[in-house]
Amino acid sequence: MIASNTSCIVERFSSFTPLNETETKLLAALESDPREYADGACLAEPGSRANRFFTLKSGWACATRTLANGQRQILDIFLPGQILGLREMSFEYNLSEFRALTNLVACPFPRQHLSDIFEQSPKLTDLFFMTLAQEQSMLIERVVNIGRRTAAERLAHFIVELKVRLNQTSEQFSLPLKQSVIGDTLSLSSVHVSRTFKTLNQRGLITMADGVVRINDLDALVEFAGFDRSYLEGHCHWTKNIDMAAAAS
Amino acid sequence: MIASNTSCIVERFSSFTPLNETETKLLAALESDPREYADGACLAEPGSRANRFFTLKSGWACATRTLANGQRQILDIFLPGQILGLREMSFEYNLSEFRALTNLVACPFPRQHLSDIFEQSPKLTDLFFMTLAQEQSMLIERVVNIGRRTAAERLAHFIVELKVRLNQTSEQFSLPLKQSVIGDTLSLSSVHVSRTFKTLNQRGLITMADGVVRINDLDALVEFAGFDRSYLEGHCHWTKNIDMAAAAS
DNA sequence: CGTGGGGTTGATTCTTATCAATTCGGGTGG
DNA sequence: CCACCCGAATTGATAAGAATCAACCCCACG
Repeated sequence: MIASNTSCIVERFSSFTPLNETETKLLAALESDPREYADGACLAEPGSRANRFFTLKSGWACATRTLANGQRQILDIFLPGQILGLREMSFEYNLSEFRALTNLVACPFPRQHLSDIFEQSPKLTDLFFMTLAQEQSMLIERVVNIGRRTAAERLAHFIVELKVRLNQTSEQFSLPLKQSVIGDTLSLSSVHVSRTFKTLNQRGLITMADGVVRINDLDALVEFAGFDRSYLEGHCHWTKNIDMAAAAS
Repeated sequence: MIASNTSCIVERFSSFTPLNETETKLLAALESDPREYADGACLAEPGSRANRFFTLKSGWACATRTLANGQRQILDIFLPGQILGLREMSFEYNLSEFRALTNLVACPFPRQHLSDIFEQSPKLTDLFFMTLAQEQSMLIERVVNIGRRTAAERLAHFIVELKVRLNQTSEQFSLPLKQSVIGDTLSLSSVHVSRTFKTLNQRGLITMADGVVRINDLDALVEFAGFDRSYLEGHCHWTKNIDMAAAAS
């Protein structure tokens, strides 16, 4: 059976700016076709035509690139409410592969739905622009993370980022990822991820058991990771102008 | 004195889709205020209000992040015709620093100009969306590069990418970057960049002298770097629909 | 001539990958 | 309930890649 029928996307977007009925309907169209995918299932192949995107309703997914020598790099971890493949929109073919990291429910929708939104609602267009910009800043943080931080700092940063993105207020949350997946995200071997968890544990920063991370000392962890949450905080700036323009006309 | 008065942005955008007079004028407004900056000059500080962007008319620039411990990571290398800070648009404050890598000419413009464009031209909005998506795919390629390739592969990939972005058809081009800058881009020490140039040279792939790279065997270099140019090739998909809609109304 | 910045080279150290062996935990089938 | 299997996690030993440190060269520029 298929999970909840509230729209994750509408929920997320309306947290930035109020949406009218038309806008809500346009967005809801993106989530009209919920389907289940099993852990490990592939939602889109690299190189296939980029004419279908997904909204993620529940579960975790990722975008990956696989190199000729078989090495894998995970580019994004997607959480419910996100759109899979937004950046591929401007490309003829998918550059990356989209894969389920847990059992999940996602809604495929054709490119045309996005085109409709761009034609009909400048406000929503802005919000999509913002979404893309936010994704980009996460990517930048990943470049910094992989390029300039040690294994322990990377893992600490990764955990804090997830905690913030999950909107977790309690000091523990479920992390349903294999260590090999975490490794492919942070450019570490799975073996070293294991070691690094141990290190963070020994430093008294986190405890990991049964797929649940417990953050013992958030401030220390944030400090240790060099984490600055501002890169996750997108704004919708010019929407007001557009609203005013619309009201004036 | 200030360089050429043709608009780089108009040129770049019109290579994707034809622009009418209004659109050209809107874009040209972004380049109305050319200014010179010296090599090493800082165009925008991290943490400052993100209300001013730049178009780059000539010279090279970069976006960087500096960590608490002083390490630096270069996030983008900007070439003429690009916009500096597009992704910061959805943020209240700049996340990164923008710095001149050569003497250059750039045109600052206020956020309002972009807002105007978004309000007045869905077609240009699409093109900006595409630009952002293209930047994002370059960033992804950088993640893969830093995360999963050896120093020699990274440098090879970097050089091929620049060659393609510069639209260079000849087998050599000017690379006005210090090795420390290349290192900060590829997450290598400047010392190791030096060594890596030597390695590539010994393999007969490139020759570097006097700030000029000569590519001896492009096919071999592309093969060695694992380079696939498709990530640089953005498309403008739904513009046609919008044109048709506009024509119909 | 000095001086200084960038580039090169060699020696050493550190971090992380790789390989191999072992443990742990969750199914499955007898 | 137990034996078995399998994938994941852990641990240790070793090796490779890149950083760091230090010395030196080269050259442009005063």
